Amino acid sequence: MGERTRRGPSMFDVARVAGVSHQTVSRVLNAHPNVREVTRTRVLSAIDELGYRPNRAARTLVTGRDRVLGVVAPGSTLFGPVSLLAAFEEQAVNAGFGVSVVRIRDLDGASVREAVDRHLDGQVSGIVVIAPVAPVAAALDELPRTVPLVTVDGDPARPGAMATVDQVEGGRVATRRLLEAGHRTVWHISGPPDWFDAAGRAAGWEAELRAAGCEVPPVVPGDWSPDAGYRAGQFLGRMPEVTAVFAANDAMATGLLHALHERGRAVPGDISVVGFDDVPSSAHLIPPLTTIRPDFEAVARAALDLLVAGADGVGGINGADNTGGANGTGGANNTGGANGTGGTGDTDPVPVASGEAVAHRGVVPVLVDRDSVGPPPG
Amino acid sequence: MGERTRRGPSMFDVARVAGVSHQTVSRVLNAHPNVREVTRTRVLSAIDELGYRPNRAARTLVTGRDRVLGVVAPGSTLFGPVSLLAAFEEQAVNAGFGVSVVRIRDLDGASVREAVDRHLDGQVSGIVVIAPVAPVAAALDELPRTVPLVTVDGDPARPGAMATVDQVEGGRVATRRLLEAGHRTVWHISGPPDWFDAAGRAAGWEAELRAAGCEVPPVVPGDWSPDAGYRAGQFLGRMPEVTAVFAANDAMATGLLHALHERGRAVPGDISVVGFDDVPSSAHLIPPLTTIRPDFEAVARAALDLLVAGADGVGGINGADNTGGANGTGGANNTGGANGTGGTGDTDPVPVASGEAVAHRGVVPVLVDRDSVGPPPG
DNA sequence: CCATGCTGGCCACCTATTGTA
DNA sequence: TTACAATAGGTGGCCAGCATG
Repeated sequence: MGERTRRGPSMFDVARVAGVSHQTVSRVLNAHPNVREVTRTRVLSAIDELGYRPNRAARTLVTGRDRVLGVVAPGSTLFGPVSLLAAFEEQAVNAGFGVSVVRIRDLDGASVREAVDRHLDGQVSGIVVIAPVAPVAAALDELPRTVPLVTVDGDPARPGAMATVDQVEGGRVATRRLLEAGHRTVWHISGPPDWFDAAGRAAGWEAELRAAGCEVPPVVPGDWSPDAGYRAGQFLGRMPEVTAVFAANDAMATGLLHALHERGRAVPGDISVVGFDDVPSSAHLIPPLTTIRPDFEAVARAALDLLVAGADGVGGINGADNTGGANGTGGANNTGGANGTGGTGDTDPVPVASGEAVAHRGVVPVLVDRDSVGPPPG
Repeated sequence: MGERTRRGPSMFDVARVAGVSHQTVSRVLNAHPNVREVTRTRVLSAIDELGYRPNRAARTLVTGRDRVLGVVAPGSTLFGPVSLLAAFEEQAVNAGFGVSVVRIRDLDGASVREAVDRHLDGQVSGIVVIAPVAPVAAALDELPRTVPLVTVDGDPARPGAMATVDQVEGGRVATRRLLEAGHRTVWHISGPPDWFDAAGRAAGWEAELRAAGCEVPPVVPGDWSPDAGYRAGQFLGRMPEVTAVFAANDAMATGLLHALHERGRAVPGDISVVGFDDVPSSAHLIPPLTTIRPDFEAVARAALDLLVAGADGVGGINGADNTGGANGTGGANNTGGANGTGGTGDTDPVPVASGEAVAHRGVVPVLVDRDSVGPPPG
């Protein structure tokens, strides 16, 4: 059909209107030196007189890179990944990047590879992979490494740039809270064993118990779902020696509370519970749930920082763009400055437990105390 | 800073290996007729011998369109938008499109315009805007309409392509469930008044009450948050005449249950409650919540269909791509066929309440009966 | 050396034209 | 007419070289 190619003005049109050569327009656009202030102004006003917008495809074609960040994320709507994704998308856009997302339903190596390839085809400037399970993380090692790639929620043992919540510390904090309330030990309903998040939280739980010289009960396996928490509660509720439970996420804690309520076990009277995530509804469960709150914004910020700084050895991404023209005098691209367009200003440095060679950033989560923890009965 | 331009093979390389002209390669790639089967095969094998991948930027430059769909979504992590987004992203990728996402934190006209402009700059093939409030929806009317644009969760009164959950019907179903349980009337905790979703659910609630000849109590305003539900519950719980409440989403229902529990009002013994969304935890609230489940996958599918069909009058998006080469014989681009690459096969037609001139698609939600509804006390 | 202009090649692909068997 | 080859111009922007006040 018609396909009226309604192309916008090009550099040449701008040049004509401004009475300069297209060369000069290009120089203005790319903040090259050697442009007189008057000329620059003239060009700039021609630009917005015409409503000129540089053609991204053309630029990408010649530079070989698009100012887009690729994200590979699991298809689920689990609170953690979703929150991370939302935070990252917003911050990336604020830093002047486009964000391209590929969801993978199956968390296996082939899916990840395909997703990453897709992004590579699009000439992205960098890639973030939310890699919560082993197959996903493993697949990353065999990938052609032509652009910076950072992992989120990935394998803590894997080298390479990664940003994550410090799951182990989170597990310790949760467990400690329970022990300090006077419980002799703490039971744990874990996430799926192949998830790093789950393994980390369980490891923290166990470490804290051992440090306190407590017995380490068997792990109750779960899968993040409220149903799993409910099922776990059905038998934990029958065991008199169970007085404290750390659920690896709030969803399972929700199911647990449900089961305990059904069995007539009071929380926190008979059994104390701590969750993980601080989902919005956790403040209004019955009883309001004491839980661990991870700072997803900080993790997203760390991931973006790592990408821009090129922390995985591939070399960083060039700094801010300047299509707007507001920042006239700003000279060359300074690495690390990701606040290109309309950034919200204060990008506080993320509190990190810095590794040395590898650029791992673990954001320490925080305890939110509510009403589901009390002293043991009796 | 070497910037080793590690460019891959181009059409010319493929042509050389296959012993044909780059013209022929192009023809094969674009499924042009007039290519002998042997030649096509030769080209195809040269393609994967070299690991050739067509350069998207170059194609975009010539055609003026990238095979990417732009999404504008609110920055929140509310269950509805998040679920919609996840579903859409997955389906779009399965249909062979890239997905570019821009989150907007402030749901105002300026933010939407900027987001849409961003996408337009990227030469996207189509745009989806999750437009749950008036300013967002309104801003769309003034936009240059060069590519198909569909609205999700937008203004039902606005013309133009839209896919959405049938909120009104959902509100009616929820209310009817309560009335049929024997309640004399139903109270309603609504979402923010400027949200179309909230307005629709409230309208359905009111319509159903009127249809049944019931008194219409004043609306209790909320904001989707559990806190709002809790606050509402604090006074609804003190009013003896309140025996049935329809909360506009499960989060508020959660807070409501909490408040009622605190006040010693039994659910469903004293008060019955129905929510909306069917969030994962609703099955394990205390008591398990009767709620309305919207089919977000269906809405996402409808949105994608509308985009590809060009339902808003701008003309559809060209059909499947064929980089893979698997579908050799498939001839010209047939409009409406969005199942290009590895689609999950059965794209059931979405059940729609078809409007006539305007392409609105309302997906009817369904009741999920659990334990929070019973007959009125006494 | 500074601020520009001009010319031209290049990026990878699309498409149209002409010619050939 | 069919199935190509060869050639060329166009897409918009980048960059290098060289000339000019």
